[in-house]
Amino acid sequence: MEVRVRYAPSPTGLQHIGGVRTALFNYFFARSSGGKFILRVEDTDRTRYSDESLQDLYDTLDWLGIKWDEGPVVGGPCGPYIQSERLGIYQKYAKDLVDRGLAYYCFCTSERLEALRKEQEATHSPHVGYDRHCRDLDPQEVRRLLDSGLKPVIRLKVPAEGSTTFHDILMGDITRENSDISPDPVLLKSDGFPTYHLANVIDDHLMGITHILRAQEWIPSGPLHVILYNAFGWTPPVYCHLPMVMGSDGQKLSKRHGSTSVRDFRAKGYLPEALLNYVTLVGWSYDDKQEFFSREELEKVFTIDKINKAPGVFDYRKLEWFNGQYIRQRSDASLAEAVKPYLKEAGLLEGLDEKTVAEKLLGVVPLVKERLKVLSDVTEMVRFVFADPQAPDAKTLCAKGHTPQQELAALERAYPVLRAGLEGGLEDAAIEENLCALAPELGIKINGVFMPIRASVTGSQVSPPLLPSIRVLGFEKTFERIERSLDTLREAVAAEGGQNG
RNA sequence: GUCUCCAUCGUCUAGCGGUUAGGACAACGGGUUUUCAUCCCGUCAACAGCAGUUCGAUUCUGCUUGGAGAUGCCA
Repeated sequence: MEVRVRYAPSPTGLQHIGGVRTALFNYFFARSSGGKFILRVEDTDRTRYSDESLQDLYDTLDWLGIKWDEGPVVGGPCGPYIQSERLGIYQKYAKDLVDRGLAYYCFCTSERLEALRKEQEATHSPHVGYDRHCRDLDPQEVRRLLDSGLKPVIRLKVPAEGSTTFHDILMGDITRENSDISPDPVLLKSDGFPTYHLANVIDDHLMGITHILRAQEWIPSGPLHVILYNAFGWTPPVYCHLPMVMGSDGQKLSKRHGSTSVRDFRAKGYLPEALLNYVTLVGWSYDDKQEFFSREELEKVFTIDKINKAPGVFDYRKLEWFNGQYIRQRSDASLAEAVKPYLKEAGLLEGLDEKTVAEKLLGVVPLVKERLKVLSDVTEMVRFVFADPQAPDAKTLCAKGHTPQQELAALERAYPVLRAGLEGGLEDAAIEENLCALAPELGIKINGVFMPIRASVTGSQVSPPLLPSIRVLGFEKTFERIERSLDTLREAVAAEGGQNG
């Protein structure tokens, strides 16, 4: 039998790590077993629905390179794949359940339900949830209420006795007493929309879903769904409940732990291959050796039996590490393209023509490739190439343990050497060698020779490699900045001398 | 409160009765280096507890403890 799995998010917010992890596991399972991956939009909550969320769903999967075989946009034999377009189906099945005495109309108002909840809370009642007030309403009374125009919900008649068991590949058999199942959950809301339970069960059956891979938070409703399958006379699919993704405090991952939406990670400059790789590793592993996997690789080697049962903490630092690794794996051209939006956003590319931008970008990438953890880091690292940095003060121009006097002397000496080297067409290594040779002569450390140049050119004591930076910047600007710093140092020395004298 | 699930270094994990309990991230220390990084080397660090099964338990069983999730006209 062909494997058919689905990712069925509700477009009520941005795609987050947990959801994407579920999508990925389903997708990889489908691919590795030669099955179909189906996307279904569960937009039955019209109060929380947003177009933006739906678009974000598509954008996110697209960004990650996840293609669905059936679903919105691409269509398929079991459509429509958007639940709001399937209302008639759910209503028909719900009505059928009522007709067969397995579900019933409930006319309770939200006020009554609210009062009930408060009372149960206040009295610490052992029974929580709906009190089944309408479960045994007289048929004629039901008719009358219906005719009076009231909009009822349809609730499932959960058997009061017995227990229900379902099998989970990972967890084994899970059994719940029927009396412990939420009493008579709503299947069809008063607005005619189905709830998750109804729509989910009907669609999974109608769409021929063979395996349900979903988060463990759904385990408690497993028996409920089985009761529904039985009520319809259908065979439940195979269940596989995925371990949850937690925050550092062990609670379900949420915004207070940091970014959780894929959009955020993307904006900060995480690469899709890094996010995909890391997220797949939360709750799944291949062996004790390999942890770098491309999407294509995972499409081949992913197996359900390697999924872990225990919830996993999402480690932002390890994601960051993965990202750095993947950044270093990218080609310069690819990285230049990836980094471009960040520089543009910072306004650093304004006034430059396409050709210059392309050149600068390609020049800048080797400078930052080994330094980036996230793409957005690039802006501050290479700002000096595109904009004049604030003139560094004397302190910034002095290497650790060196005085302005020493650095003035060093820079006065180093500048002509550097200039001659650059203009004379020497290699970086040769120029560096010449500069290093000045240190013993001046009686300072090598760092003392380079730091004033570095700080002059980049405006900071921390920068990409000096000579390559200078070449990207251009000689003219380099010399201007050094001369400016020479003045700064002279002033500082003079001021100090004046004080001393 | 009730129900369900889970349990190896701080974190992600390997392990499927006999191992010096392995790897990765983080942390710490060192090396390379003109800064910062990268890279390399090393150190620290775990089987929650108690019974039982067994010649032998991290591994199997039970209990305890701890954690999480669910208990909506949200999914």
